[in-house]
Amino acid sequence: MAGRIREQNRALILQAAERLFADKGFEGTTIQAIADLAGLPKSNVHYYFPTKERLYRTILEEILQTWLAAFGRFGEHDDPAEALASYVIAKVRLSFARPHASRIFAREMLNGGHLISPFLEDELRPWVEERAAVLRAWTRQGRLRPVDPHHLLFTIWAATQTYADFAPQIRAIEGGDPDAASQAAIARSVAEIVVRACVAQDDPGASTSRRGQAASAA
Amino acid sequence: MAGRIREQNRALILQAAERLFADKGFEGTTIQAIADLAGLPKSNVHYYFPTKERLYRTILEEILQTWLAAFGRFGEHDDPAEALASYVIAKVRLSFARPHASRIFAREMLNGGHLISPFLEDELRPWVEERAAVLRAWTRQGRLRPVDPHHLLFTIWAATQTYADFAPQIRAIEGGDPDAASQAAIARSVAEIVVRACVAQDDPGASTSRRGQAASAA
DNA sequence: ATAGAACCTGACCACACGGTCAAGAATCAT
DNA sequence: ATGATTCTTGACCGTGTGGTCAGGTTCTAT
Repeated sequence: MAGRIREQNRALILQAAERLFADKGFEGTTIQAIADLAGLPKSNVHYYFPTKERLYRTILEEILQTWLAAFGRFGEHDDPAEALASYVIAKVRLSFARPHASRIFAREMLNGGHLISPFLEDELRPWVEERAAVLRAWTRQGRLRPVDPHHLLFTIWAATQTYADFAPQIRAIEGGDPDAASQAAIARSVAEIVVRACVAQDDPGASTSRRGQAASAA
Repeated sequence: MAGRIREQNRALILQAAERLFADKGFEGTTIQAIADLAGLPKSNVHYYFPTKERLYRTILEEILQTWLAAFGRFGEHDDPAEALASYVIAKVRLSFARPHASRIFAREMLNGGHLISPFLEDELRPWVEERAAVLRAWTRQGRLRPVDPHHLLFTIWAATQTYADFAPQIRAIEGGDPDAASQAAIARSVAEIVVRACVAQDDPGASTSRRGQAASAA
């Protein structure tokens, strides 16, 4: 059973640290607090992660991997409405499923993005260029309204992540945290806004009835 | 000329502190760093602002006032497309004009919103309810598609603030910081997305013209 | 059973931080 | 001019932090 204790304690620490880093940021989080939340003495945290920075970077790496996996890879021959809607819905789901991860990512951006700029350059940017090409192709085919692809993607990212990053704002307006049903409704609602914003009304290649399910919201 | 030195040094400190709080957060910013950036000795900072928290709160108060002023107050009898477009454009402008303020606000949200929850409850929420009523009225009049007003507003806020809060992401994708012309284009582009998303097309059922619906930018 | 590896942890350290203070310099009111 | 007020600042302090370490305990392979 080599490494079982190791794995378990590492997981415990990572879990506690992710939450605290998300809640209070890197500087606002103390090793002591992580240790307390994980139910371990402080020295034990240092046994598994020699420095606070190493611990933080470990968490950040994992988050970037998750982000990348959720990007989705819609192509030129997909149906625009369907592809965009499912992308938006996947992103909203991720926001609700891993709010801590989203907020750590957001903090990294606010801090200037120095730690993630390799990720942005090497992973995100190529992905964006590929997707932008798809969007432009759709527009050429008359299936998408002429919209700046970059700004559309920025808007989608922003609109979906806001439910994790700005949760207190949502809570104050909606009067509480959304339950599972509300989360699904939110996903549909945002997807609908995006689709309506840019998918051509008389899309020649797609069945318009498929969009009909994204109906009104309460 | 009583208080001239006072006002000048206070302004110097506030300016330096706003930038550092935006860049590194409350915990990540030291009084020493603020003093250095302001060109004053540390003790002098404490002379004008007894504690770090007081300094921070002073800055936060001002930011909330600015936010509130920029909210805009469109009403039931305004033109939906024009009202929404000009609101979006004003918000994008504010993001570019005061990126530090936007990021401090964003950090406050990420931190759980404890310091601003009175603002959210007493100022933001009533504003949202009024605006939601206007949006619903527009929908009843057939001038707006049926869209959840809350989610529409969340999307607008998120889409506009992302240009300040996630600047490194924009920089990585666009290949640099947007100049004045790009900023205007961004404002128009986002406004267009929003307007298209929710403003009713002239005649439902008839073939819609795919072009020429660009929002009127101020 | 036993050697060795992996794991645990209380005590400790250097240091940077927010904040204090008292003594001096500049400014102001009269 | 002069006393009062405001402003300036270097030296200092208590505290909390990230990180170290040595000595101990538990596990594992043979």
